[in-house]
Amino acid sequence: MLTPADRAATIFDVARLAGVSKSTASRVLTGDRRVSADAVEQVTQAAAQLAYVRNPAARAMATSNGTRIVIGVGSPRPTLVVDDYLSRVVSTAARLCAAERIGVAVQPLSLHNPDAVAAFAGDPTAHGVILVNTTAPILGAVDRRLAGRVVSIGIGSPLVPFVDVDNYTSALATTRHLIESGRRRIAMISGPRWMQCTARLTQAYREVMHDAGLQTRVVVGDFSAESGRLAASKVLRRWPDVDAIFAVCDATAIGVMAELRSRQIDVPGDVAVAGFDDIAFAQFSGLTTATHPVEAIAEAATRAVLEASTARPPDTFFPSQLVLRKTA
Amino acid sequence: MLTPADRAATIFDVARLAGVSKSTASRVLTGDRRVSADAVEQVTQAAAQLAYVRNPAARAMATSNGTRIVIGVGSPRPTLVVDDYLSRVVSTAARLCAAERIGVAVQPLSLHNPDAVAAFAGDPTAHGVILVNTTAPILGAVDRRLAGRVVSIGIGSPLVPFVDVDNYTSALATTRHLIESGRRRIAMISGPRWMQCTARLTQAYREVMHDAGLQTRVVVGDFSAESGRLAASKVLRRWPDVDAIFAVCDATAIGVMAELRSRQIDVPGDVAVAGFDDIAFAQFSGLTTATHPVEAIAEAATRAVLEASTARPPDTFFPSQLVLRKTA
DNA sequence: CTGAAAGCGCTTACAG
DNA sequence: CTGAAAGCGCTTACAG
Repeated sequence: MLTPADRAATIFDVARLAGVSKSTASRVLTGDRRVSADAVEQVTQAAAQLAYVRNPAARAMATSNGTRIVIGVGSPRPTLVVDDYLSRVVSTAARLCAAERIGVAVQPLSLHNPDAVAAFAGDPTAHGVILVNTTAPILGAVDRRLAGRVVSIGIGSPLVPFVDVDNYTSALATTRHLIESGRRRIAMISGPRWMQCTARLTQAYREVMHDAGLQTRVVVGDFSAESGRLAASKVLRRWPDVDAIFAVCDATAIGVMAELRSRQIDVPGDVAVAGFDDIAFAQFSGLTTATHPVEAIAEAATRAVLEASTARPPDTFFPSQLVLRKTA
Repeated sequence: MLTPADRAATIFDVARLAGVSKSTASRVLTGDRRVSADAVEQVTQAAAQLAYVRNPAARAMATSNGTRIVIGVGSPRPTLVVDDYLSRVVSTAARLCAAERIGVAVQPLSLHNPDAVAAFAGDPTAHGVILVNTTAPILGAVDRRLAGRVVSIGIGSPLVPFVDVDNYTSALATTRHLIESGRRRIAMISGPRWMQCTARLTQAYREVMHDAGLQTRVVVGDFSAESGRLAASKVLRRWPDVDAIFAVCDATAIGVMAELRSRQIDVPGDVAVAGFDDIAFAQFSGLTTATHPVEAIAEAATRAVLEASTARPPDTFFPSQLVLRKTA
């Protein structure tokens, strides 16, 4: 037994077993190329034999580069509301970080006071940053020392690469589908105005409607089911002849359906309903929607930050597929 | 300016401003009582003035006590399935850890090979451990060096305190409610056999049924909506005269309702349906269920681990309230 | 009650 | 290409 069973192997154990110095072992382990092939061989083998895993706290100390990935969440209120979407992002990141012995923390980011973002840069405990629901002011406050270890789920900037779902295309497809299936008085329930994707989705809807010579009708929601109920009431009051409602989020669409049901309005007979996200319950509600590969997106963002390469990773849009079910 | 704006204050900065040594500053900051009232005063003020936050990586190095809270999840398969429930636990923990600059990681724990649990103890990068969906073998493998910084959501052990929802009581209440509202041929869809809460819930159901002189009918599910569909089919095949189905999870109950609907069986006219969890969509499905304060439970578990007191925190059951809606 | 010093496990200029 | 040494920011016996 080279190391006591109750103590994890350190780089010193690896170096000794490999017959090299700590420095050389470290170089091999960090991927430094100024090492002999022989050293690489020995150290790699020793590390495997001892099931060596780097201690990220020690590494953080040496590099002034922390042990946490901070998920900074743009939020209009100071207290963070963790919704289903964010939960999926966070737990995907936490799952991927486990192997690296790195942790994940979640922090709200005020939309109007981007100081908190600036602070990330000087925070020696942050290994990297994933921005969610971000805005231009927040992006503008990102310190350039964060370059290579910051990524955004949503909009990016010259400094911050992004990964997102291509919901612009799916919004085009959904709106077209509604028109092609005979709907003409189609309302959209959008997300909050401050969210960057709201403009993009509303834009897609407007384009298709204008091309078809149809009138646009937009009501603002907040992605919650409750806001779907409210928005549906508002739509019915303003445009009683509405024959389709496109909500940019399944939860909202489910609220819409609950409201329509309570008024004995038949779906899709009287009013068609479409959502976005394809959450588990969309299937059980027969909801027509479009896919949102949240886990894949979160995984891409996490890997980009974990790898922290100096080369800027490419901006990526994940495709979203229209899923036709019963409601539209 | 005592510290450059671009560098976070260290304990050295605090000590200097307070006019004491690093040692004394550290003692004040760690709550060591062998310090003068004067020192406490000075250091506390200096720390506040500099907005000092401890660097957990450095602390981890010094104490051999990590920077991550590991959420160990009992799992029959090696790849971890992160469901909604687990996501809520993880993101609650990640939110609470942010202030302490600590991160959260998620790791699957094999039910049959508890070595991974034992490894936690020797892992100098784990600040503490939260066990989820745990089993007796896993609990048995918890090293005593983890005492005071391990907690279980679910069953506990002499070494591991627990926090859980009192679903035994709510299962009694749900079953009684079904009987009181005239149902007699009540089936239960339970969770997987290996889950500790399954026995507890089945037990509650059996007790009430026996007391009422009624026959019990149990089918095993896995908490998913899909398993609800399957289980409903099975129930209808084995007991075509069933007049109520109690699923121990809302997602499963929603699957049950989808299956009943597809067979034109009226809910609650022909068959009453009850769930458990009170998830957001339960409300929009009119589902009768019982509350499950997941965030409160996760918060209690996280705080217990974060505080890492040597005194064992009390075992806690959070109450679950019956919520009567339309389906039962 | 207090401070100087050692040490936690790494990385990385520096000198060879 | 390699090793000895310094240093990252803390905590904690140790000696006073």
